[in-house]
Amino acid sequence: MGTVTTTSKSEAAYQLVSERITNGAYSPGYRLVLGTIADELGCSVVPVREAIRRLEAEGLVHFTRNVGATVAHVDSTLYLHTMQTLMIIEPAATALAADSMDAAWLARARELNEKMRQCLEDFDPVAFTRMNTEFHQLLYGQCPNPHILDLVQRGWRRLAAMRASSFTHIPYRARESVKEHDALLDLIADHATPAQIEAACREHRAHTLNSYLKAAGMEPSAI
Amino acid sequence: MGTVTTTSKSEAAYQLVSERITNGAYSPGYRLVLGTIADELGCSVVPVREAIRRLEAEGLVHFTRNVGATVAHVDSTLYLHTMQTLMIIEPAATALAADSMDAAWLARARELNEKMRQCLEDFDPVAFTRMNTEFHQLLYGQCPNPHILDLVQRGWRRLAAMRASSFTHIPYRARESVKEHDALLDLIADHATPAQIEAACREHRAHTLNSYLKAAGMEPSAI
DNA sequence: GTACATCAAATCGTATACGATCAGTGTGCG
DNA sequence: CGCACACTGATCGTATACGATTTGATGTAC
Repeated sequence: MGTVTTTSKSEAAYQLVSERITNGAYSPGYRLVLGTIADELGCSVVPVREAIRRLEAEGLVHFTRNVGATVAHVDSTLYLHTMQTLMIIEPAATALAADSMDAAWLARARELNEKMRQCLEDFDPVAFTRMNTEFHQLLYGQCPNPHILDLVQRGWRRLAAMRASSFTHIPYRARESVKEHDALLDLIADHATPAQIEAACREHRAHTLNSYLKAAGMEPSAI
Repeated sequence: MGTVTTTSKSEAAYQLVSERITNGAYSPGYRLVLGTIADELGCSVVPVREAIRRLEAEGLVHFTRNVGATVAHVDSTLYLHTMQTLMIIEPAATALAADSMDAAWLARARELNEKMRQCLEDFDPVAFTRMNTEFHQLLYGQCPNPHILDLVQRGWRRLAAMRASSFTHIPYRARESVKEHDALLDLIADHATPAQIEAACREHRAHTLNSYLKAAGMEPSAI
């Protein structure tokens, strides 16, 4: 009501389902029945259908003609593929955003990383994950190329959906992560070239990926 | 009736409009009216609407609520952004596909590139462009990561739509392109590492981009 | 007991209909 | 003469309705 922007029912349906998938209310495999969701939203099936198809395009739901939609299953392969995609795009996006990383930006990034460190002390993994996402958004968020930005955001959304299904809660390398963030910020503070930033960022992501592979008992090259 | 595969009307609408955009029948700015397209297809507006929204998600169509859809305008910025995105993803996809580049593959690639060279002799730019697309598909097509593959294909689709609107028909550096293709194939034949392939591929794309920038009278860094 | 054919319930796909919204146009007032 | 406002036509957004398709269950023959 407070919103001036006229939100269509289709948009509302999209946001509702999207939210429920990313926060885990709908687990992978959950059957998304158009009529049910429509009833819940107090609208007809048409807008819901559109929302589901959009989510399908994003890879969050699996859709079969004349059968229906289910929340996309997450398996190891899918996770690795998403990570691999992000490993390519996110560093590039971050490098492109380098221009807008001024002193004020750096201060915010430092502050956020300190908060993450605090979360470690407090054993608060949920807040840590949230802030980690926020930190990375800060990194690539000013990327001037909207297409690239969009791709990165989609990747993170998918990761969020996977995490919500408690798939990737492996013994997290949170401590190393924070250190690597600091090192990256040091690099930026020293006016590193975009190429250097990109390399460091990719390293960071590769470490995360490798630690997952190791935890899952796979070879580092098993992707 | 003849078709065994049940193609939905929505899919038919998607393919029709998509085709017309990519081959230039619908120029940028062209107004896509649901009812009109629906009549033409002999179906109702609902499937058409879904098709349009899908095209919007791909960036081929611009959509305004309660107003309608138009074929997306292509300007220099959009072109550069798309090129920049492809410059990041396509080389990565190609590197990932390196494993499946065996002798038979190499032979096909060589043959295709020779055909392109022949197109140059014959002054047939349309065929050249088609084969260039095909050549690049051969390069990244066996990328085992479906997400990355999808991103690359979307990029090329958008480029095709732009070309159809006769936007990027700048004096083409076709001759250099063919040479670079050969050099790349030599590299692959010599069992280069994926990293080397990626670098070479990125170089190739950077050259294309720079030649466009130069032709448009922009600085190479103006992206 | 198993395999297959048949049937019914559930769900999707699309047509049609109507209300909502927006761009363009004409009219009245300043 | 120019601007603001109401009106109109076009188009979209969504509800409802019905046919099409699939799935799972039931019953029957072997």
